[in-house]
Amino acid sequence: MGKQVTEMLKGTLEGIVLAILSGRSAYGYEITAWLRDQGFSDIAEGTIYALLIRIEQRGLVDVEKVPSEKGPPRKVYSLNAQGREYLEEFWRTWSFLTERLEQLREGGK
Amino acid sequence: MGKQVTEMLKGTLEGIVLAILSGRSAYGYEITAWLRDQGFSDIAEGTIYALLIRIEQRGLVDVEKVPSEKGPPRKVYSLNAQGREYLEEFWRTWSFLTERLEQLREGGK
DNA sequence: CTCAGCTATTCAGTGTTGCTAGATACCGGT
DNA sequence: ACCGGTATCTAGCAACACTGAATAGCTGAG
Repeated sequence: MGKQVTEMLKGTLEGIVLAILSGRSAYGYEITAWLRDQGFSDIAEGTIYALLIRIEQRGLVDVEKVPSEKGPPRKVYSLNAQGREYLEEFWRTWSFLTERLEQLREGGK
Repeated sequence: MGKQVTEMLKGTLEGIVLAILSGRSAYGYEITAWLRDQGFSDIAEGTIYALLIRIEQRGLVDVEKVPSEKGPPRKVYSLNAQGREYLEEFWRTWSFLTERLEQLREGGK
């Protein structure tokens, strides 16, 4: 996809990853692969890792190092209480945005 | 509102403004006031002007200087053919994003 | 044994975007 | 003359996703 999606992902990608982690724990490589599967064809490898470090430093996730049979150890992330709170706020903000845009879409055509 | 909305607006604010202009021509001050009215309480004055200049330079809008009775002349922007095309692509990208997020929201709870 | 290929993470540098904060300018009323 | 409302512009800043490369562990082919 193009530049449009890249810019739109700013702010939402974080929510997307948190939402994924709210269902189950996961590690970077896994998340990236899943996103590509879902059609986010051009999400860069590095982007997810940087994002994970960011949300870790903000205390939204807990981390556990787990050895892998197929390569270097995995850093498995799981959403903690603060993360869940933040995710809820994310959904509220997202709802606000979608409502406004839905109105615009209908009004404009 | 907070930082969340600020980051989420990146990429979408442009689409929002284009969507507004698809309904009627408008100038910066007017657009800012309208957005504040719609609940985007903290969209900065300068942000809209910078955005308008950007989309003008990309050739998505036409501009006309119109004298005002109440102050300096207005720069009235209107969406052109290229802008409409770009707006449609924006809606497609937006739909893609909302679908993925809707899935995540349902799956996660 | 070595090398390619998959798994898995990290990092420096870049571009785009919205915000902050202030300047500039035109006009009417006090 | 001054202030407030209208209207636009600008420089500097912070956050975020992308690029491109490096590092590291494991397995199977040659």
